[in-house]
Amino acid sequence: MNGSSGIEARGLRNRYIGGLSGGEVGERVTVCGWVARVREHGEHLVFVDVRDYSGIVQVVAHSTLDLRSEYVVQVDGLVSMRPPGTENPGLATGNIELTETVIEVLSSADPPPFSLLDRVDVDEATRLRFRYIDLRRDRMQHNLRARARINSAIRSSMERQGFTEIETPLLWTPTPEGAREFVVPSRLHQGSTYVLPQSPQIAKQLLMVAGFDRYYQIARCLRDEDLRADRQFEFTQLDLEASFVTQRDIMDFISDAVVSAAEAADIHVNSEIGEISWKDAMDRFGSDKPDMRFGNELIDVTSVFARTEVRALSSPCLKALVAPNPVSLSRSKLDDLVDRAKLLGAKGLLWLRVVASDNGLLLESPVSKFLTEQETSDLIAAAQVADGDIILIVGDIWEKACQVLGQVRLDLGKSQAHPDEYKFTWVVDFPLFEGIDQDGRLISAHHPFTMPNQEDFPRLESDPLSVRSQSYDLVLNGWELGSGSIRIHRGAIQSKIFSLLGISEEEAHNRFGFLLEAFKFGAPPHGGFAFGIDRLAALLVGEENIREVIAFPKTQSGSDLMTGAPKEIDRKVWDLLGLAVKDSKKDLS
RNA sequence: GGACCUGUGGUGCAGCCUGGAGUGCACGUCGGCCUGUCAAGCCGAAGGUCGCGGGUUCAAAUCCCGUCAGGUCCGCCA
Repeated sequence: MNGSSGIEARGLRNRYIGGLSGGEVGERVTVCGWVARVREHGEHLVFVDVRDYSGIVQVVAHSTLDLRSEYVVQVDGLVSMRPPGTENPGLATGNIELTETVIEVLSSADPPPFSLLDRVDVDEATRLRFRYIDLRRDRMQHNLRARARINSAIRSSMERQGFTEIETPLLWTPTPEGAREFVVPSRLHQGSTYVLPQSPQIAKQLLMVAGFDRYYQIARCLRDEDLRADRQFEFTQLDLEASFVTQRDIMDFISDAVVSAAEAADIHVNSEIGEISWKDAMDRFGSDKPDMRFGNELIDVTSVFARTEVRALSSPCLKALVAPNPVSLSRSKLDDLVDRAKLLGAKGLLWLRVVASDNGLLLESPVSKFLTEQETSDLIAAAQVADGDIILIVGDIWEKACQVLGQVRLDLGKSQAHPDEYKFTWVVDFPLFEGIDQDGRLISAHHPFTMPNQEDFPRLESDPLSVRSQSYDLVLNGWELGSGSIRIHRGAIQSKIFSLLGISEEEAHNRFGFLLEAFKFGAPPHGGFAFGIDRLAALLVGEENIREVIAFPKTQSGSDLMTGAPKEIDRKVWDLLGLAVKDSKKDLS
């Protein structure tokens, strides 16, 4: 027990650097690590900072030994107090140093392509090309180790709550819908393919039919969709499913897991996680994944302008936002906001500046002269504004108006969210269907196995778009961490949903036949959830990009800059799979 | 599929708008000096396809077009 993490040093060393302390003065120790820095004062005095994962220690040498940055060394030396006045309070081992040292170079090293110091910004493409060097940096060491602790805490939480870890296949069967799947051609069945699972969704439902009661897995999921700051081709989810439970039970299981995960990252969360309905989230925050670390909620002002003469204000729905930081909004910034709103799909955005005058508060705006006195005073009252405030209004159908202004709210307000605050929120009562496609068929909001809300059953035929589902999302600081639902376990309901979705019996059989068949043999009521561990870990370590918590991520165009993947392969491999390449940038021969 | 930003010695940046010799800064690298530094210090040196291709011009890092790469976003992600 002599490392900073309490593990025993063995093999080529008998101490971890981070564990060295004044208590060992007078002992000879052997440590191993990388040369972090050399400070040479002539051949009689050389300071070498040696780094292992646990810390850095100053090694005093007297030789002319050729030591350069990132050389791998074994140092045998005497733990000594530093001479008075030369202690370094910035270093955990700053009151001691290793003297009378014997240094052996285990590996020499070329100068690294970039500085290993966190304070030096390096282009991400360069970091990814030499990822193994980038990973030596404190930031990545900290992030990946925090992620490991998060994983461990999640596993403990699951075990504590009686869940059984079960692995599911990576080579799965195509179920064409939802995310685009990665395809794996079969050699033994030419022309046929496996696909990599976008999630273990169906497999885990089968495990419920199989009677495992509570299943979980830290599962890799793969989706061939375009990448983003919070999306990689492959990502990791905590996936769970449980039988004979309610929505509330699943939410409790997950709450325990994420609160434990946060604690593992030294972040304390109020164990009471807030809850908001999808409708309220849209109405008040203009998002189904609201960032609730700051206020500035949207205000409905439709009724204020119910009889307006102004064309820009005659919309089915008008949402208003009081700008969180009005002083910074110059005329040109306001014009930018109008452009931004249009880019987001709004017809426009109206701004009104509140100014005090002898006659009370007035509104300055391109449309102010068209507003009646009643409208002006009603708007000022509804928005509860004061001198200097700026009111932003978007008019459209309800969902669009909310979404656009919700995005503007984030653009303007995010900077005032406290970076150390962690606001988990449950979003519940999602609609079962998110709309109607061109052919008049309903579109699933979650997936077609989601159980409708019991109270809304009678409206499935008459008013399907108003039907809520037993599904629930977990949101953290404006990021969707994951979602889950109670599943349909009875054939009659499933058939009804399939028919509403316009999925024929034959089509359902082709896609999910094995699942529907399984449900005939005694399916327990069940439900589950999955949340993204990459996203959770990124948020908990304060990163804005999940690549910072992934050891070897892909670029936005799906390349691995270190290995060069994806690469063209030999034609013989295609032949073996019974495939031919139609178009290729290079001749493959 | 689309919009926007970025690309200049090994690293980070300035130069670009308003064309005039690869001009500058910091770090690193290499060499020399240096016995208490810790982002050591001092002196010196090396290091460049200004992403790539084309165009405009007497002249292009700079202006224009195309293209590649990286990033952010829209679409997409049941």
